[in-house]
Parts: sequence; C-alpha cells; structure tokens
Amino acid sequence: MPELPEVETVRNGLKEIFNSSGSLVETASRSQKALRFPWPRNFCKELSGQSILNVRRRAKYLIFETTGKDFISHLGMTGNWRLESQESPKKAHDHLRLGLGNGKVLIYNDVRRFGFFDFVDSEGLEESRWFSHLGPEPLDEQKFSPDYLFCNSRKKQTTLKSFIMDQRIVVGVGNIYASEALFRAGLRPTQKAGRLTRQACVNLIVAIREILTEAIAQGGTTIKDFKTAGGGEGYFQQKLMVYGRDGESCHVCGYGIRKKTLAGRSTFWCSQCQNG
DNA sequence: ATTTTCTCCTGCATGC
DNA sequence: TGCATGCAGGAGAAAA
Repeated sequence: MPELPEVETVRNGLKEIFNSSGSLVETASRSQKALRFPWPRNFCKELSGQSILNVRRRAKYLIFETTGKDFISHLGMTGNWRLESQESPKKAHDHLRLGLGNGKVLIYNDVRRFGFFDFVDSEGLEESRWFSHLGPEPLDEQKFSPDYLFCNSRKKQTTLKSFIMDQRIVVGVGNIYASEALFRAGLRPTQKAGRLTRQACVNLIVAIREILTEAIAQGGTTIKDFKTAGGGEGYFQQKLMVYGRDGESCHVCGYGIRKKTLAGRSTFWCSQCQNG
C-alpha cells in the first residue's frame, strides 16, 4: 500500500502523536493472528513500560527507537496506525494496541496482514537481514546520482519501470510513483533499463525526486486503504497524471492513457508524451 | 544470474 | 440477489 511518501507521512503523524499524547507505552497488547511473519518473541512484554524516543524511516520501513529494544514496522499493503481513545470500539483487523496514557491508545490495523514487526539492532541496521540489500534513498543526492543510475542500468534487460521499483536499485518507489515519475520524465515504462541514456538518467532522477517530494507535501496518495496516522487521507491522488487513468485522456496532450501489466503490476503511460 | 510469476491475505468492484 | 472472477499501493520465494 504505502510507498515512500505514505510511510513518511505516517512517520510525521506518529511523531506528532508521541509529542502530544506522550511517548510512554504503558500497556501493549496484540492479536493472536500472525502478520506476514510471526510476532517477535515477547513483543508486547518488551514494549510495555518503554518510551518511544524517535521514529525514523528507511525505505518503506518505520524504525522505532525506544528506551528498550528498537523495532521496525513495515506496513505491507494495508497497514496503518491510528490514535483513538481507550473506549473507542475495536475495529476488525486491529492487531496491536499501545496504551499511551491519558486514555489514548495507538492502534496498528492491517486488513491483509502483509505488514510485520521485528526487533532490530540500531547499530548495524544497514547490515541487518531487512536492510542489507537496500539501495540508496531517492532523496539522497549524493548516492542516488545520474552516474549511479546509469552504471547500474547497463546491460539490464528488465523494463525501466521494474528497474526503478527494484529496491536494490533505489528504495521507496512503488507502483504508483513509478508510473508517475516515468510520465514526468517522458520515458516509456516498457523500454529496457539498459537503454537509458545519461541524459535520461538525469531526467528520471529529477522526476523521481520531484514526484516523491510533492507527494510527501500532499500527505501521500489515498487510492484505497491509505490513511495518515491522524486518520486523514493523502491528497496526491488529485495530481496523478497516469496512474489508474487508463482509457482517460492525457492531461497534457489529450492522447489516451494506456495500461499494461509489467512484472505482474499494472502500469500506466501516455504513448504520446512518453516516447523517450 | 536475471527476470517474471506466484504467494501471503481480505475486501471490494464487476459481470454473469 | 448470489456467486465467480479479478484486482489492490509490497516484496520475498519460487519458477522460468
């Protein structure tokens, strides 16, 4: 569900919650159902009584730094956090409840249970099983450079869209923003990644950065399930140029938006605007 | 080795 | 109305 801008939006919401409602986890309880992976051993026991010191993000992972063990939260497709008062009715697919005091409770809900939690060691996080294969952050101008993208795309037979969704190449770009970034860069999602010119790499990197930055500013994209940690919706869907618009006309040239499945994921583009 | 398809899960839209 | 089918923003495993 959430790509980088959505995870960043959730992170911002969680930080606000911990600032206003306190960061001490007085109580913790969880559902009996496993998420994508079994719950970490003694997860709730380890959490209760600890304070959340900070919430960071790497790729699409949230990293909770606490006075006890640090842990990560991955939202999968439908994971979301919300703050409610203790007496609010429970909802289907609530999986974790963190009592924050003042009658407030922070709840993790995940319909499809593709999300998961795990304890991590903050030292050496980049070398951990979850992070060791990850590429650079797209907003890191040093590491995610045109030269990096050009060199790593050489001889790649995969499609350009699959290439930029490969978390080993660059993290955070999911199915929506991949199509949107390629539209902005004027590049065909179906072309071979190995065909990228140096100039195309420059254009693509700029497009990815702009799309993600604007989406963060808009609070992410709410197509179906995404909710900010405050329970609100993101507004970037109002700016989508191609995603979910097959059969409609291009906002720029009026040509019909096309749709095709690439590597199992729906892909949208304008064959007039994206001829590079 | 690289690339695509399958799989985990539930809910919703669509079509017969 | 009911039922079958397909699809959904992730991503690792399995298969090609």
